[in-house]
Amino acid sequence: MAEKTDDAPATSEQEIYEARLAKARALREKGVPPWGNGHPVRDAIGEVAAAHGGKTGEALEVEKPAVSIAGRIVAARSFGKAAFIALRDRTGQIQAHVRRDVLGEAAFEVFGLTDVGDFVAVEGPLFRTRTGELTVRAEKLTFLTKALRPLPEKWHGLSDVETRYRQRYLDLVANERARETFRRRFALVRAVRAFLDARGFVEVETPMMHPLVSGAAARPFTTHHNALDADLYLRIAPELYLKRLVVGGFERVYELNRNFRNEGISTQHNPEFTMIEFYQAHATYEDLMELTEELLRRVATEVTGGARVPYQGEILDFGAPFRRVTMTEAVRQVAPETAADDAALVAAFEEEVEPTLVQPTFVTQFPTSISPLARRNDADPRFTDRFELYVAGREIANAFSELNDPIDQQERFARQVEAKRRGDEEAMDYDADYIRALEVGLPPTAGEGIGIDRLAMLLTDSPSIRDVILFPLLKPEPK
RNA sequence: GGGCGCCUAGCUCAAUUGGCAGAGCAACGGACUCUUAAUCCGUUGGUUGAAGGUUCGAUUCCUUCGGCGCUCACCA
Repeated sequence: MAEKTDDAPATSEQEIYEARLAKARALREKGVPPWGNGHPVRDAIGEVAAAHGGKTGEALEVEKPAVSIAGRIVAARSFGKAAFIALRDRTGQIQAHVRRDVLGEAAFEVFGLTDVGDFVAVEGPLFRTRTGELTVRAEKLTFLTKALRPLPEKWHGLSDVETRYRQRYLDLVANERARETFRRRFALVRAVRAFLDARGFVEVETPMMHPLVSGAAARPFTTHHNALDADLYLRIAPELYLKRLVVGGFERVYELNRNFRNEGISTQHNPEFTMIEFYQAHATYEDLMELTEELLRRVATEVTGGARVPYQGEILDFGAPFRRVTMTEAVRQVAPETAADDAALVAAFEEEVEPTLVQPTFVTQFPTSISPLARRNDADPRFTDRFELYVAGREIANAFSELNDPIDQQERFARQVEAKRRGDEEAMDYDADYIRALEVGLPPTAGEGIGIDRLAMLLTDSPSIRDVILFPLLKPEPK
């Protein structure tokens, strides 16, 4: 480039860094801040492309639409006295033609100190190149930010899994697939909220730090509040707080936020994960099956463009009504000789049935013994009015008609406490205030939790939960 | 936590039976005012994850450790 900053070739990481640092100093000597302040940008690249992408070169020649854009230089092709640079912002990518005779000597020297990875602003008219590409003629170029570290390789991108997770910013800069995955995740979250908002649900926030462990079967993280000298647990579920709100008159509530479970990490589990829980008074678990079908059909369509979603070689169909089967019946179909007790039933279900449930399937009527917060079935109190939704062999949602009988709930809690005393680390605590709330009166209510990360995996065709969590938990980076 | 696998230049990857650590991209110098992974000429860049061991000689074989991935267990 125009300015020689160092006679020695720079190629190791340290040397590349120092060469770029030298360019930053050279910029500063020219009066150009290498890490500039906010600079007004009028146009979004995607909107420029949308507004003018259909016009011919001749039309642009007449109109000369002036644009003002800014972005990261993601590619550069230099010809000595001119160059093409590809600029990317949040909305898209476009190339700019930088010419010495257009820009002027001094500004072109500044341009000579730019690298791929730097941020610049460009102003000038649009035109079409000989090959027809929509291009900005850089009549003004403002240097915005120097990147001291190089971007990953331009063709193969960044594929090292550990680097992609630890330095997600590099993954996002380098891999369009990663950008699209997270765009979809955010669209999914938006779509879920919009769906429930439209049905009169209110989004609420309940505590993340709990004095008791409840709402799910899981081992908690513990922490401590100094001023109160109180041990607290990071919540494993918001369930009991949300039902307190229904008692208080918020008949339709949801909370879409993080839960924390102190358990193993896998392609399906991250210690902190996002779940939506929602509660609807005067509904039953059967109402929620219908709501869930509608919700997933809507969300899948909004996020992926259709209700039939490709996932790891299968097509998941969220368009048709989902299959419904009781746990007992599902087990009977694959393992007719399974013993009648709850533990054997659940074990057979998890081992034999779960992996086979590829298309969306509601499994209903879970044993009361493993459903301490769910209402018993009126006809058979051994089971509860509960369902879990399975897709691609995984649990995606869990819902039930809520147990609103304070007497029964006291007994269920007592059984949990007894299990905990016997060594069940995932058993719940006895929540006396929750009993008090039920005694004030919880109207008949149904509630559901949907694993947002797992749903995001399905809608982005991602095999690992880490692919849909921006910063998955990893071991601390070794020195 | 158990089992299996991987770790080589900034990035993506090679390296015969154990025999001088290489390529492309990026970078640096030069040419080049319409490129699209620009092209052409030239130049660099390495504690082969770490520490030991075997060997005349280790990227290669062995041990330990670290990180990551897959998987099993646990869970959503």
